Amino acid sequence: MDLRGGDLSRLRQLNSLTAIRALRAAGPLTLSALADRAGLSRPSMKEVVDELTSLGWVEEVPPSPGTMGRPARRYRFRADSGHLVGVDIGGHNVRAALSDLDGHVLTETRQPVEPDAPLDERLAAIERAVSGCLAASRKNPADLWALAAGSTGVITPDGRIALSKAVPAWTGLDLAGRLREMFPCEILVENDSRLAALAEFRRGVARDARDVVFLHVGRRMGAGLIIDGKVHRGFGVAAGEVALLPELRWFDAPEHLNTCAAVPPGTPPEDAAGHTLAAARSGDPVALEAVGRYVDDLAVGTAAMVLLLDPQMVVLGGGFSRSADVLLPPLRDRLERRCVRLPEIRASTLGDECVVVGAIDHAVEHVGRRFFTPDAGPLPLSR
Amino acid sequence: MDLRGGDLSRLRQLNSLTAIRALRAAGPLTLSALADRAGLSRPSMKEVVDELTSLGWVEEVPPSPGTMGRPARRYRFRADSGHLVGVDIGGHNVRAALSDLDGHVLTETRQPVEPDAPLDERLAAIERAVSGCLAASRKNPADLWALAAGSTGVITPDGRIALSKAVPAWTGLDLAGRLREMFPCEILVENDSRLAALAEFRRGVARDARDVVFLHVGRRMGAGLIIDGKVHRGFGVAAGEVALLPELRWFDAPEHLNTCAAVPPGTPPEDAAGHTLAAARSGDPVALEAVGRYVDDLAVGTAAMVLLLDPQMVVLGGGFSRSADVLLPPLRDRLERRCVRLPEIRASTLGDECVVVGAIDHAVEHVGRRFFTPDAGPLPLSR
DNA sequence: CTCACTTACGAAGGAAGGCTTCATTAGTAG
DNA sequence: CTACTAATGAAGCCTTCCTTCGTAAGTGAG
Repeated sequence: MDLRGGDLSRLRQLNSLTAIRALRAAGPLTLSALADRAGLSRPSMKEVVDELTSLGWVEEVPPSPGTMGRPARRYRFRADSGHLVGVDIGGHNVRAALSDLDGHVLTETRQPVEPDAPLDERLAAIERAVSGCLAASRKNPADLWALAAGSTGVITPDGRIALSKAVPAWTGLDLAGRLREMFPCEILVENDSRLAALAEFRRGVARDARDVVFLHVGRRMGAGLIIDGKVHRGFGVAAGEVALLPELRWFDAPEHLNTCAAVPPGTPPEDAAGHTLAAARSGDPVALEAVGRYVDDLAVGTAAMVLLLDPQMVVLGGGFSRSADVLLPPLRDRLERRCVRLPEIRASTLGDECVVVGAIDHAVEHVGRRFFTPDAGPLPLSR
Repeated sequence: MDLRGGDLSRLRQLNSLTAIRALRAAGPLTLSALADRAGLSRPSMKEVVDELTSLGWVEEVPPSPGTMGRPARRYRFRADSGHLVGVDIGGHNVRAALSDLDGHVLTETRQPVEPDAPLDERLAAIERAVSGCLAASRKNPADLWALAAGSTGVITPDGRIALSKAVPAWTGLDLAGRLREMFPCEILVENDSRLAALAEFRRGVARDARDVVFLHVGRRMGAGLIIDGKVHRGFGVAAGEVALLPELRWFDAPEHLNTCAAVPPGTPPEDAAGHTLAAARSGDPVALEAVGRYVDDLAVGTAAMVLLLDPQMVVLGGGFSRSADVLLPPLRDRLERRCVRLPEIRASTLGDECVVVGAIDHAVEHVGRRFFTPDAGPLPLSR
């Protein structure tokens, strides 16, 4: 339990934080508007803003003309006083994106990797991807405040890969440690499904929901949970492993799409499901039946989650969510029959960038938490 | 998002709250100890405590003798400045308990009710149970700050019974409204499994866990979730309805115990399961096999919850938890085979009083939230 | 019983942060 | 050019907390 009482300086901290949050939430604001939102008087808010300006957090912008009376000075949060990187370490690609402190993406890069590439080559691809981002925006590693990386598999709280079925060579790697050697900033490592869920919650279709179930449907199945506005990790950081229970029929569900007769012979296995979904969209009855069997299985695990958590929204994401038009109607139908209350069911809109921007959002949250936690050490202030 | 900034008075509020929380957590404390815990100076803490004393929240107790130096004055939270009632509305009994603001139970009563009693009779039993508590402690309804009631079924946020399978006449009742007519205090209504989970989390075997799955095993199956230290209700207040998914095999699970050949003929149906469990404890192979099949089913739904949430602890509660010695070993065995990480699995220790004390804890939390939420109106101060 | 020692109490003075008030200033409108 | 409007910035006040220091109320040794 938090038993810290308050000092005068704590009050100022609180008010500074409030000012920054208001500025981040609503863009450039005048002193009066800011004071109004925060419930402070104008003179007090001025003091706060002056301090924040001298610290480099806040900056004045030109006043908006054309108003009655003396134009008010306007201030904005200096989101560019630091930068963040998000990385998505996938089987075939490493994606990286550079953003400012508000999570606005400035640059994005992609580095292809062979699925069976050795460990060092994969790490080198990460370095190339991130360096590419930095170069494209004319930044250098010292501008980075935090780097968040997403990877499949079970990831320990200290950033090691406990188990990766998709990339076996990855298992046991101290990913956070290796990244820390590459970049001189804070390093965060997190499961990719959870980052995708976070992205949809922060900037995707689930923006207004507090409890979200994110379904990662693709060649592998996964789930990410947002509960009460926070990513749920679980005590052993293993939440969301629904696919491991045979009764929930998730693990083998994609097979229905892979082994469908509608797939032309000779198709590489990673493209088979895509063919089936495309054929189903154009009405092929064989493909439609395969999709039906797939959704039957998908719905069982999903219904379990919905009945257990009663979320506000279910978001369909991952590779197959491109075919949401084919998958959503039957999924809704199956769930309606099984659930007490059918939550909203939507398709992801973020697509392939889901995990990268989720990583960035993760870094944004992390920096936000550290804003005024004095014990955590100073942030790299810009001036 | 909370954008309220702070005034000096807010700081004082914060410090008052801190003082009260410290006193509630650690019993009578001296001024220095209190100041130390809260991070305030002694003179400031004195000011705070003086104010709280004059408001009736805090009271001085005799100093502890035998110490070096001048004896320090000691203060305690006046938990008796208000009272709370918890009610458990079960099929065969209505239980009520009266507690102080810290949730210490002062009196308990029980009123038997026929399972098929008409609605008004059940409501009358509630009134008798609560009045009995009040009378036994020489309190009157005006001393009550809050009454929390637990009932089976799906309960809407405003305290109506949306659906009750156990007590059909209950369905559609505006329980909160009826209780509000009986008692002039705040009324809370909540699902009983959730209250039981809360009780185990606040004062039972799950005290140190932040994420808990509570299994309500008995003639009906239910689940209550504690996630991140809070009861999880779900968007439609329908979380925990695992039994409704056939694939999770919860709904019919108790039948294995009811229809066991080890039950003597002529046993009333509500006692059958008890006989089976007793026979299993004494080694009857037929009963043991029935218990095995029961646990097989129980483990499927439980594994789904564990895999999805990765809780720190699973607590077995409800009527059958009296036979935890028979159920836990096989349950642990089944789960170990299915789960990534086996959480701690324990039996409830609160027994039949689980729901009543959970209701009290619910009321305690509610009052605690309102302590210094000025907008919510004043609390009934004692003097 | 007295004196030294220990520890808490309580009053005084000072610093920090917030609030209100009011004359001043920089725009727009006619 | 003048009237009007709305933000600015300086002055003075109140609340809350901090530090400092002399005083009070116990214990324990001689």
